[in-house]
Amino acid sequence: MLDDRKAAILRAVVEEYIETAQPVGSASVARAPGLAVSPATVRNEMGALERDGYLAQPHTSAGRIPTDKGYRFFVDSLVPSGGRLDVVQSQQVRSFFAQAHGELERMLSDTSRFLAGLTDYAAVVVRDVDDPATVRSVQLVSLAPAVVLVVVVLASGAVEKRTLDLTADVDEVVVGAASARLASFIVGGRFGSVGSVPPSGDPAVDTVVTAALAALARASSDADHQPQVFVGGASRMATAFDAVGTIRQVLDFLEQQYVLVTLIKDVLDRGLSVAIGAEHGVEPLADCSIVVAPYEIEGEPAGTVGILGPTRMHYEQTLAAVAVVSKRLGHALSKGPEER
Amino acid sequence: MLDDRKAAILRAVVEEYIETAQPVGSASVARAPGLAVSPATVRNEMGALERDGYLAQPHTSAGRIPTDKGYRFFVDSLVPSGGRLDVVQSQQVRSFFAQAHGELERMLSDTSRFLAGLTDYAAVVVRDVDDPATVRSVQLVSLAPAVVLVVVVLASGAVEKRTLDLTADVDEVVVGAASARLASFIVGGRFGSVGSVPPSGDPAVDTVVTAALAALARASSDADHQPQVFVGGASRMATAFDAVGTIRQVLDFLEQQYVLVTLIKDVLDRGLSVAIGAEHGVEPLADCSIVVAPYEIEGEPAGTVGILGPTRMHYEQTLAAVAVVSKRLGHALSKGPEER
DNA sequence: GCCTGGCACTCGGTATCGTTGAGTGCCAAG
DNA sequence: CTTGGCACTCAACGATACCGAGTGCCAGGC
Repeated sequence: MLDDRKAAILRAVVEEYIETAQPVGSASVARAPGLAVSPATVRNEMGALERDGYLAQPHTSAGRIPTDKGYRFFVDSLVPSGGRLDVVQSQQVRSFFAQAHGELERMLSDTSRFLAGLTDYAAVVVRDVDDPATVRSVQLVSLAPAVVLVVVVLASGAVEKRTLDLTADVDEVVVGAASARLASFIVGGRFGSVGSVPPSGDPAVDTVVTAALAALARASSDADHQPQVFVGGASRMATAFDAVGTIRQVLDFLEQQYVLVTLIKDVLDRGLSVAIGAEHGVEPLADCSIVVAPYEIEGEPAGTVGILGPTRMHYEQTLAAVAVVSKRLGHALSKGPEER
Repeated sequence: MLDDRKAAILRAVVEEYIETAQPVGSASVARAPGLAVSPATVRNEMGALERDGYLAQPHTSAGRIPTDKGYRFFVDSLVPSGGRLDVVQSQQVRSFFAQAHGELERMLSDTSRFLAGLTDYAAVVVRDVDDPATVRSVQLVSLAPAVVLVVVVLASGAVEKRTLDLTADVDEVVVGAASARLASFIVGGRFGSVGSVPPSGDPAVDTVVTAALAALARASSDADHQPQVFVGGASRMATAFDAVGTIRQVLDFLEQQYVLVTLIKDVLDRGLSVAIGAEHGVEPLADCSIVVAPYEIEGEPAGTVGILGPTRMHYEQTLAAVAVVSKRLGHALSKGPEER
């Protein structure tokens, strides 16, 4: 598609532009190691690359800037295995996961912050909750005369709770009975497809059980049950762009968790690990690229780790960082959160 | 301290500056209703106000800008009852709380977003967790042969969980026994001062109980047990300031939850509901003011609602909004989250 | 035939320099 | 004490010129 020299030139332009954020001229490209040609030759080639849509020129008397297509070629030509992290970074990763601890949510949140620090872009960690996990425990706890809390523990260690407002006061004994009855029919089943519980004979108990079942059904329905999203280092977007408008748009986007998750899912569904600029049709993110990688707990897909940065991001390092972190995160979560 | 006319002039300057973000000249102040004086008189007064530190002049041939002290006077002279929200806003509040539902955390997070939208500044909702609440339930759930989850339900409806990694596999029966034993000694006590459990005689059970107690102790210690913070509308800071550097600093600050909470606590401890500019010695927030109000659940302090905006913020409306929302939030949470 | 040095040309960025006008401080008269 | 008048200041704005990085093209050379 591109001969070697064109590829090398494109590569040089991309690398320098990522570094300097300035349009790249033929002279500095010609200076690139491995290219033993004159600026004039480079100019010709750059003209061709522009005609083919890999480069663009902000104005006549300026150097070239990579287009999305240019970045795409650059990214695709990186060794698929991904670059390796440099020593400092892999040390950071090691020490973060060595001392990381805490419950799932805490861990994910910490990871998003860590990853943001590692890459210097905004990081996103998503926890999928279309969790078909087995229910390990159901318990009803009465909080007030007519208020009961349903607590469900899933095999993944996730805890879901839902408050139940009953119309009439309920005795603790009844709650206990309902709790036991619920447990005996629900535990071991799948969350998301809670079955039914046959009448026990005691109408008071049955009322509570029914209410709890309804709450659980609601809890596992999509409306209430959105993926959890942890965003770290959003402030870094303020450094990545200099147009306040862009910053605002991007931050805004990061706060719309639903859209954010949709975007990430989209990218993954297309089998990509990087989406560049306009590739992900999200208009306010036209100057952004995202890098994503799913992570697995105990071999099961459990969520996604991602980075949002400017199109001119350090793809090689970012790809490596995201890959490593998603893998390590999966491991860390597989072995029980408290362990190292 | 300030005679009526000076106060009126100061007030006019503050209001106009908040509106326009432009230095205010004597002419437009003189045009203010209620001030039947000429610009020349206003100039004299403004000179005095500047000498007294209420106003500042960016440069000789420009109008005046309020100083922190100026804002402070302005804020303090607002009717302490706080302005009322305008019709549209109070309608928004009503409808938000009418349809708001979900669990505590969800509710707080939604509230922070809502408040941000209402005021158009960044909103912070803090949930205090130095929760001396009574333990309503303790339960151990085994997740894997050597992994047990401790789930604690507090009277507030809060659920705390902690993973336990045991050195050896434990039978489900033992876990059940430990769970029951733990419950019988802990339930009804205060979280944060978990008592001890006398040996049961069964060493296997006791091992698990001890581990669980340790985890609980750790869980209620400060290290692991920080207030939860929900920040909404951070992107709005990008509109409030135009220096990218400032935006970055402020966003950065909003991500440092610990510092953020400390600041808010600080302001409350000083008995303030507003901290203006440099008043809260946080340097990167020199151009910011914060407005805070605690909220109560069932008459007990449960957290804080706050707004972070530019020093030139709409104090009257913001104060009213924060006050109303904190009150309504408390109510909503007192009556059981599912209720309206 | 492709590469390259030379060269004219383009055009954004920066610096210089008036000009403008909003706003001030001061003063003298009401 | 207030106010109109007035000289003064100075940021903001626009015009102008200049600079130089970078280009496209061409003609000569390997």
